[in-house]
Amino acid sequence: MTVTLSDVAARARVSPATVSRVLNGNYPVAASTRERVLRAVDELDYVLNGPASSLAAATSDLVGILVNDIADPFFGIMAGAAQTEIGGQEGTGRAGGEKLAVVCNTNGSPDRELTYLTLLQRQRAAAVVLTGGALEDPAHIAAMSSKLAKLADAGTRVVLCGRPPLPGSESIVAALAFDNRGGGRRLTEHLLSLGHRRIGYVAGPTERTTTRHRLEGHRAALAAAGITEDQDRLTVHGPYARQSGYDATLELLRRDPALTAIVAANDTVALGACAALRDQGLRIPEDISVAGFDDLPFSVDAVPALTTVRLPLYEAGARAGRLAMGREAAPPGGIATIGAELMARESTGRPKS
Amino acid sequence: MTVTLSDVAARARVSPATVSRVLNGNYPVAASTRERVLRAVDELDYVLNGPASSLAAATSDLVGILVNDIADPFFGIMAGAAQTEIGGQEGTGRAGGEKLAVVCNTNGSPDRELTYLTLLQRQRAAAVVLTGGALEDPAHIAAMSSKLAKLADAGTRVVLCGRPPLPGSESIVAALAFDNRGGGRRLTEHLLSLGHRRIGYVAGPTERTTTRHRLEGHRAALAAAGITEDQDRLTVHGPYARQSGYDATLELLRRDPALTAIVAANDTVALGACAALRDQGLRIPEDISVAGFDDLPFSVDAVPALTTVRLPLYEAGARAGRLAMGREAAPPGGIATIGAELMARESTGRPKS
DNA sequence: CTGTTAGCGCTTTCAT
DNA sequence: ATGAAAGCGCTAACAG
Repeated sequence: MTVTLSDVAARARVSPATVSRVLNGNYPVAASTRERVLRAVDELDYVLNGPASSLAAATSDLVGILVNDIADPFFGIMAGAAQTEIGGQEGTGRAGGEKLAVVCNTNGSPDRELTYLTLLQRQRAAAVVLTGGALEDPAHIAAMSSKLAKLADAGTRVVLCGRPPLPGSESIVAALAFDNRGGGRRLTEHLLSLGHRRIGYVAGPTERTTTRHRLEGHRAALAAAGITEDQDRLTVHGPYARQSGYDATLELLRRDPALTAIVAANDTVALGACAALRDQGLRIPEDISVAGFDDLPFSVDAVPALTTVRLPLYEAGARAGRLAMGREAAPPGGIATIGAELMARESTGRPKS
Repeated sequence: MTVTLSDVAARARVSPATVSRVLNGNYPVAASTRERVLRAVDELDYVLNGPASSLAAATSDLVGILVNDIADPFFGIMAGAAQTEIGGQEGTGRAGGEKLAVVCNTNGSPDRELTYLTLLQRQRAAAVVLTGGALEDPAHIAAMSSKLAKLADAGTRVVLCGRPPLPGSESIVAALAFDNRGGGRRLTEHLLSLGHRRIGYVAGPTERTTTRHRLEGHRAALAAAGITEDQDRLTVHGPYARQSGYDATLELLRRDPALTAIVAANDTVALGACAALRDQGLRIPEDISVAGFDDLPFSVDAVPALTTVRLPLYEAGARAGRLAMGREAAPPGGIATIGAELMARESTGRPKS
């Protein structure tokens, strides 16, 4: 029933090998022959059998992009950029040589992360891009390292985007890490320079690299200003979600009603924090300042516009895509740190004297 | 170098056929044998060769989910729900029988939509879920219909989510369509009941079903209230993006400075509209009302909270996932319309007398 | 530049 | 309940 390569070959009066060659375009073929083959392909409406060719060639054109939360633009922007860079090349309707860039949503679950990796390994994926912060649980780190090593051994190119390199895993192509620590530090320095001294911190989930680095930057800035006591009491952890920002803010206010500023783990959490403060009748920034992280598109439209730290998500995703395709040289040592820029806007101001 | 099925068979002292049977769990195998095989699999750290098994079995465990814009939570929420429903089943680390649910970002490009479909067809995908509004260009509709018919013929289950059924394509499993027309109508009725008569409309891109249906609902409500003139002048089209909302709002104000309300194609566009109005020194809703569509998570946190139309994105995505897996019966006629609920909040109010 | 010939690793009748 | 054997449709040497 279904058309195969030899059907095309028969119709074009050539051998199957020749058809394969024109389809893969990786071998010299006479123009007239190629012409004839292409015509036969169109006439027969032939579609290559992916599994068969992957089996024979021992590689596939699948590229996986793993994200922690596909409903979060933080990941959507990176994944979209990577996908455009990987799959958005030409425009031939016939789809030749195209990579199939796909995104897989782990939902922040370490198990699903591993499962997806196995599934991609099973498909003999050409490359894998891991985005976003990693879990710091030792057992999971070990499992990931070994899994990534196996993928690399099997010829899959592994790229990390927005995630620090794993210890021991030297098999990866490259790691693009965001300067979360530096960004966090500059953000809190901004608050300190405005005169704030009692700052609440709504942190992300524990055991995540992103969470830890941002918090470390925050604490470093405080320590440099001689503020060290009570910091654990002024920190509340929670998921990277709006509701978490709302609840944590209420809790922080309960712990210290004299807070003059709240720093959130990311912009989404900051929005929840703002909502909680408004519900408490507090004005931003007159009564209390708020800051986020990431500079997602909606942050500039928040009221008041959110002070935050900009991460070049699109650029990072695109670069990760090129690295995955081997279309760009890996940075020295395989590791690049991507800068984070402070965006001071209206949600932060001087504390009430 | 790489471990194959027969390596496992040898180690477990059974035939390759038996190993295949325990791995696929679709055939009776003695408990003790299965035990032995599984142990060998673990000891050898064996990973099934996907292409090989897909070739032999003529089906793969790949399920594709197509979205127009992966950075937009509208799609992220639906895709995430579908993916969870499809791939998030068990938790066995060994990954048996698991489907690989992946999302593909078309970027709103009809060409890429078709290309992705071809790529999935090539992989012999088990199912395909198409989300979001469709392009209404006749040539593209024809190409899509024929492509989907071919996919269905090849055994791929096709499900539409948030998109009306294509004419002629009866091969699909099911279509879940949002009641964009009804939602649009109720939203404008709400504005009319508040007393608005001069309403600007920032529409989505032309030739998209979503755009057309929402606009039709809007116009229907106006017509029912006897307001018919000038409507084309009070409508501006643009992409589903924040910037488009900003620019279109300025343009509408230019065309009719006496506007008392602006309805946006979706929440993201509405946010852009709000920004433009604020920049013009207009207060919302005292000077002018604004409404969106979709009720994305950030809409309730906007200031003022956005009046909009809620679409049950998560539920729809999850249902599409179940339909794609054949785990839920298709609705009668293969088509289900999903309700849209008006969420009246603070961004709309009575017009200035 | 093109044809021939072996497999790639798995699933699946068909036997037993 | 298990084994033997025949492909699935394609690519990749190797010849020519």
